Amino acid sequence: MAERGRTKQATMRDVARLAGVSTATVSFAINNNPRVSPTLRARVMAAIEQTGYAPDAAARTLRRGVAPSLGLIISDITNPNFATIALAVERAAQARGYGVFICNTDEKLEDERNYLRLMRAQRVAGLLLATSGRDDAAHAARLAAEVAMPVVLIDRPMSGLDWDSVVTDNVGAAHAAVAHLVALGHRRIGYVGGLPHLVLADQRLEGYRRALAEGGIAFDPALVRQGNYRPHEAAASTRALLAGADRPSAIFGTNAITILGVMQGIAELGLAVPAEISVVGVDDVPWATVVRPGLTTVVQPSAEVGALAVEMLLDRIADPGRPPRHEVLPTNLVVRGSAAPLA
Amino acid sequence: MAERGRTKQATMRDVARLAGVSTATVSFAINNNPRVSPTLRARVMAAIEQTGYAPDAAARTLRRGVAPSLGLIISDITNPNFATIALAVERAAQARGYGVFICNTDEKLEDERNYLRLMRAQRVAGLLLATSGRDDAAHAARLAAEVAMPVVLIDRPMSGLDWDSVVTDNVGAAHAAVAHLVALGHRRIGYVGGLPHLVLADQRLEGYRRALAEGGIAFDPALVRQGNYRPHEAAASTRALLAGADRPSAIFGTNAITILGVMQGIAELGLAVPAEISVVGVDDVPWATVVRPGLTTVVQPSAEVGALAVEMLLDRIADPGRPPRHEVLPTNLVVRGSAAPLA
DNA sequence: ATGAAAGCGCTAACAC
DNA sequence: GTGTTAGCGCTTTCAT
Repeated sequence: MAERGRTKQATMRDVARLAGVSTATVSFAINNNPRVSPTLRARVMAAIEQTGYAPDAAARTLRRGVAPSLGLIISDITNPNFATIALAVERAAQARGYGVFICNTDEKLEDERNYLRLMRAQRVAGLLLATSGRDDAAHAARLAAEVAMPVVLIDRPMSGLDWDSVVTDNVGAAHAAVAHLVALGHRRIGYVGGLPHLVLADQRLEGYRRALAEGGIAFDPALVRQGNYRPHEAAASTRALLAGADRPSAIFGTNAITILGVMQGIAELGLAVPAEISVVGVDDVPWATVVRPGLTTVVQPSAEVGALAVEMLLDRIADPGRPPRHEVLPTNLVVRGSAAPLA
Repeated sequence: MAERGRTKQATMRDVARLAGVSTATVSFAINNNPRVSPTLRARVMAAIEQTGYAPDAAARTLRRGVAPSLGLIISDITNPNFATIALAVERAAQARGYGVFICNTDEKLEDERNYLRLMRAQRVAGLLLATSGRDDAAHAARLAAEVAMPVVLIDRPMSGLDWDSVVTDNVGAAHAAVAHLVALGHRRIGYVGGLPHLVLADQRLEGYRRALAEGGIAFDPALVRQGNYRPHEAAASTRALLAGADRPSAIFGTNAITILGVMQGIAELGLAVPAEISVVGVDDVPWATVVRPGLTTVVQPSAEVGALAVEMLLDRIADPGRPPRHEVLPTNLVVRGSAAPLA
């Protein structure tokens, strides 16, 4: 019974013929041009209804030079932070008539470059970009050359590029987490972070150092571990930190992936949280309330990042000359109990 | 310094002019048509390199009638099962030169319908669809009418539609989980499920009943709770199940979202797992190894579902007349300790 | 207030 | 082996 192939679509000419008007009139009617009289418009709309006509996006794109779609370039959609951003992006775009191409670079610069090319070929109206490149002049220059269209940087800032950006307050997030631990009396606080070459990493480390300094605690590089976005590696880092002689009494894990690894590492060692080790994480990890006591985390406003970024991108598309905006959204410390006063 | 607007792209005519050939030759060269000599092809390629030319997808789509892109229609990308599917889909599609439009329906049939329209307008080459509709004739008929292009059903089967499909063995998954509990001596086993109108739900309930029957245990409807895909509701169901007089000694949570709610509900009641209540879940939830003891789950091959679905969709696109394939991928019980022998 | 027609960039049938 | 050209479906200028 079911059709499995492609059904031929009605075109504007079919509609025009049926309504007894020209294709120009159909076009103007569709695009709400006031030049068509209400009577005619009604006739056109009826014909559209009857034929099941839907405008061909390709033809429209060819004519207008730009497609009704946006590109979302991230490293990995299974990262909950990116998934939440993606959901918000897609819903906001959909509401404004745009489709969203999703691109997972897996942190590979070459993949990112390929996607930029692909998005250019697709004539997408604009790009939401969480770049995997390091924050240096060379990468900035290459990006500027390769992007060549409206773009909003999301989640991961690039200091050398004066483009619109929407990021969370990374310094503030790390500061809040670590200050919380310091206030509880902790003085040796381990830091388990993600990819060290991202600005984001510098910023979170900066927040960590600042909170330590405010507590009169000397920075000890031996307590800092950074690595890739794999729980396994974060677990290994955690075990290493906790195996040392002068082991930390608390650990800060700087994102959803690393905090997962941190908790796994602690579980493997059989240590009790928070009795033997206090923990603070980042991100609204779904399982925060499943572990007992609940995981204290600094929550990023991922959905807001996505929604705001779409707004800003559409503004940029509408007016390429407007001055760039840089939005830094605040984070929120949610205290649940995985960090306790130092005994 | 940075360009914020759109840079004009080189067209095929620019390339042709520079190479001193016709646009036809450029086109044939690009599409690897053997009629262009190696020498000429090299000249064309050089010109392409020099101009930075990239084919305009819109023009190509208009001409060919179909875009180099696929639509992925799911309910919610933040569901880890869908996120993993989406990642695999996107990577597989990208490798074959296709972009992927991501569509989150939030389980709303109207949104699903709008997306079908949008995908049709975009002239996507095909669709990967996890429909939110119930498995009845009315929905099947409507889908058949609205889709009108190559499609592969993923994750959620529809019995009335003889389309290609890739799903996991839902009966087997539930059976494995519950049989595991029965083997441990449990006889009152709670069932906390998701959306009851999906075939998927029927199948998992079927697996549950079958495992009970094999253990000689009567089915008790009072032990079955189904609801939406929200952890909060699953937590409430769990508390209700455990508040009853003849409370279950074990609970089966049928997906990543509900098992999260189940664990939250248990945490709220302060019950010890598995000493006071045994638990088995579904899906490769990242936090399975964080809770102690680890969460025993039936793991779905989500990435395989996504990758295989892309393969099948491209096969379908290449040959619309081929007989439909129905793939049911096996699941895998991973025993970690959240289910223990009944004391 | 409406229609005719050019042209967006590409493909492929046809001509040489 | 290579060039010429019509036309995919739409938007929009220009003419009426």
